[in-house]
Amino acid sequence: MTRDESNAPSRSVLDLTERQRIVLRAVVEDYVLNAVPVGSQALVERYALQVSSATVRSTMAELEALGLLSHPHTSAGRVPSDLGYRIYVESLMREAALDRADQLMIRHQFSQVQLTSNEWLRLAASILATSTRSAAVVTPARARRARFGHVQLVELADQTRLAVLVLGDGNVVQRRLQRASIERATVGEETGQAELDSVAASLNNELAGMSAPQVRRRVAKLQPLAGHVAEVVAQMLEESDSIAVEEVFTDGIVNVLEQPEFAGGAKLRGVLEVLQRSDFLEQLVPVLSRRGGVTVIIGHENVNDAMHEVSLVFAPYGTQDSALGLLGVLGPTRMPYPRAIPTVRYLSTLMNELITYHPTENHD
Amino acid sequence: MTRDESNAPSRSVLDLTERQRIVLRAVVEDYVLNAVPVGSQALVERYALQVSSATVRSTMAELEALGLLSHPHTSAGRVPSDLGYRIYVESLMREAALDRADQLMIRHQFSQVQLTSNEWLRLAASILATSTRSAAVVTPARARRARFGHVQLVELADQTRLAVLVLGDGNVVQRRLQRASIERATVGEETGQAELDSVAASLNNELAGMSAPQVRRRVAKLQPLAGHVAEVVAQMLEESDSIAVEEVFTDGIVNVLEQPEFAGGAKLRGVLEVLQRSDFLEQLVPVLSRRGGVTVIIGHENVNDAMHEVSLVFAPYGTQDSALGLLGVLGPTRMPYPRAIPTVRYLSTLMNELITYHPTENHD
DNA sequence: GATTGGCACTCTCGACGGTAGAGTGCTAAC
DNA sequence: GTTAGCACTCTACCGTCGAGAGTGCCAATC
Repeated sequence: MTRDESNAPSRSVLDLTERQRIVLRAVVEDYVLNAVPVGSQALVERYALQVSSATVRSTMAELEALGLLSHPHTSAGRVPSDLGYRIYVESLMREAALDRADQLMIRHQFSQVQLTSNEWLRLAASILATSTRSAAVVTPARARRARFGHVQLVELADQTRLAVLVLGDGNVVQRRLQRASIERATVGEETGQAELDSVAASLNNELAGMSAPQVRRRVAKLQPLAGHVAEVVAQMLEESDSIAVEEVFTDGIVNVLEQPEFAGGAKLRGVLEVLQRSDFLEQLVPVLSRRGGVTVIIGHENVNDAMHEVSLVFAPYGTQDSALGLLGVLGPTRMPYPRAIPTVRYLSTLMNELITYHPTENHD
Repeated sequence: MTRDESNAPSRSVLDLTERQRIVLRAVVEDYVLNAVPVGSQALVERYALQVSSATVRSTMAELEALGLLSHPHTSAGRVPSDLGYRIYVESLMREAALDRADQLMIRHQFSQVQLTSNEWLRLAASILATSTRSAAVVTPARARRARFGHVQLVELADQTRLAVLVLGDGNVVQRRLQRASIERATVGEETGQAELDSVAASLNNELAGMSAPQVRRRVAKLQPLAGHVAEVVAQMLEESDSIAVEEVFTDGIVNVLEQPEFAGGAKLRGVLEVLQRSDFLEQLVPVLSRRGGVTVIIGHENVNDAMHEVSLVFAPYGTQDSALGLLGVLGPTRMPYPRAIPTVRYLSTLMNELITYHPTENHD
C-alpha cells in the first residue's frame, strides 16, 4: 500500500549527489511553503545556493529524469512528484521533535478538564487540525475483543430498566431492557431492584472476563431472568467487537479547503466520502499497527483512487492486545511533513499514555 | 433576533398585489434553483406567466422599491433580498409535508439498528444533510438540571475504580476514582468490591432524585468514603448541567461548499467557527424552545455578523422540563426552504418520539 | 570536466479592446 | 393597465499582445 519511512531507502536515493539532495530539498520546502512551481533563479536567491541558476537548472533536469520533480509546462518552475516527496520524507527532511513549548501546550489542554474519552478524541482531532493546518482524523481506541467486566441493572424512576455493562478495558456500554422480555423471562412475576441486584451479582461472578461467545454458551445454563440478561450482555459485547471504526472524529476540513489545490471543494468531496466509509480506515488499521510508528502515504501511493491527490500522516495508538485506535492528518501532498510527522507522533504517544494510565472512562 | 414564521406577517406583505406575490415567488424559486439572477424574460417563459416581460419588469421594479428584491448591477436580473426570502417563507411558499415515502425511509434508518443516543444524533445529522443538501447541526438533548438516579462503584481488573452514574433521565456518565483520594478517605484501609457496593447502596438511598447542590449539601453528613464518592457525584452532576451544548454533531459541510456562493471556503470558515463556539447555539436554545416549532433565520436577521450570508432552519426537540436539544440545517440564504422546513420539522418530532419512548440510553 | 553567462525560445498571465447577449427602464401605442 | 419597441448598460467572453519568468542549450571559462 505504501512505502515505509523506516524501510531501506529506494534505489534512486543512493544515487543522488549532494547537490541533487540540496536542490530537491529546497524545491520541496519552497513549494510546500508557496504552492507555486519553483524556478532555478528563485531557488538560488532564497536558499543562498553557492552556484548559479544555470547549474541548478541542470540539476533540476537530472532530478526530473529521475522522476523526482515534474514540470507543469515547458516554461514553468518545478514541482515535486509523489516520489520526490517520498525521498524528501525518508532522507532529506530535517525533522525536529516537537517544540517543548508546543508539547506543554498540548499536554495542558488535555489536563485542563476531567475529560471523557470521546472528548479526548475530539480534542486530539482539534489539536492536530490547528497545529498542522490540515484535516485531522481520530478514531476511538477499541479493544479487539470486548470482555465482560461488570454489569449493573438499574431501575429508573420511569420504570425503564437499564443494563449498564463495564467492559474489561473500562469502556461502558448500556442498553435498555425490554419490559416485555423481562416479564416473559420471569413468567409475569414482579422484579424489583433487589432482585435485579442479585441477578447482576450472580452474573458478575459467573461471567467475569468472558468474551461474547463464551457468555453466549453460558446463557442456556442460567435461570430465565439471568439468562435473558446474559443474552443481552452477549449482544452488547458482540456490538462492541464489531463497531471498531464506526465513529470517526474529524476536524479542520476547512484548512484543506483553503489550500489552493482544493479550492472549490469538489475534489475534496470524494476524499471525505472515502474517509466516511469505514472500511477505508479499517484497512489502515492492520498496516499501521504492524509498522508501529508514523506512516506517511503520499498521493498515488494510496491504493484508493480518490486519495491520489492527498497525503496521509497517520499513527496507531493504544496497545496491541487491548485497545487500538488511529490518528493522523490528511492534506494535500504538498504537506508540511516536518511539522505534521512529529505532531502526529507526539499525539499518538500522548494518547497512549492517556489510555494506559486512565483506562477509557467512557464510551457511548 | 429573528422574525417568527407564525408571527403576524410584516406590514409590506399585506400590500402585495396578487401579481407581486406570484412574481416574488417565481423569482425566489428560480433563484434557489439556478443561483443566477433572474430576468423578466426568463421568468415569463419558465413560469408561464400570462403577462409580458415588460409587465413583469415593472412588477419587479415595485418589489425592488419594497426592498424584497435587489439588483447586482444595472443590467442584471433580480435576486431576492433577505426580506424577500422572509416574505416567501411566511406566506408565499407552498410547503408540503414530507413525502410519505421519505418519512418511511427516515424512520427505517432509525429502526435499523439498536442505536445509542449519540448514534441517533449522528444519524439525524446525516439524514438532514443528505436530504436537504445543506450542512446539518444536531446537539444532544440534555436535561436542564441533572438529577441523581443511581450510582454504581466498580472495581476493574486493573485495580482502577469507576463510578458509573445513571442520571434521572437515563443518561449515563462515569468517572475514574482517584486511588489516592480513596485511601485518604478510608485512612488507608483496604476497600473491596463488597464495601464499594454497600457505599453505593446507601448513596442510592440517600441521594435519590437530588440535584447537584442538594447532593453537595449532604456530603458533610456522610461517612468519609461515602462523602468522597458523593463529592465526586456532585461534580459529575454539575458537569452534566453545564456541558449543555458541548458536543455538536455536524454533517454535510461539503454540501454548502459546493454552492457557488461559498466556493473557496473562505467565507464558510467564519461561519463554522461561530458554530463551534458553543455560546452561539446556547443563545439559540431559549429562542427556539420558546417558539416551539421550526424557526427560520435568514441572512442579516441573524445577530451574528459571520452568519449574514447564511440561513438557519432549526427546531428544538425534547421536552421542556427534561431534556432539550437542537437540530437543523445551515445553508446559503438561497436555501430550498420548502424542503428544509418540513424535513427539520419531521426530524424534530421523530427525535421527540425517540427520546420519549426510549429515554436516552447513553451519553458521550 | 564542471560551472557559468548568454541567448533564443516557450509558456503563462494580466491588460486591453471589441462584441454578443441579457437585461433594464422608459415611452408611446393599444 | 398592459404591451411592444427601443435605447442604454453592464457583464461575460474572446482574441491579441507584451511582459515576465523560466527553460534548455551552447560556447566560454576556470
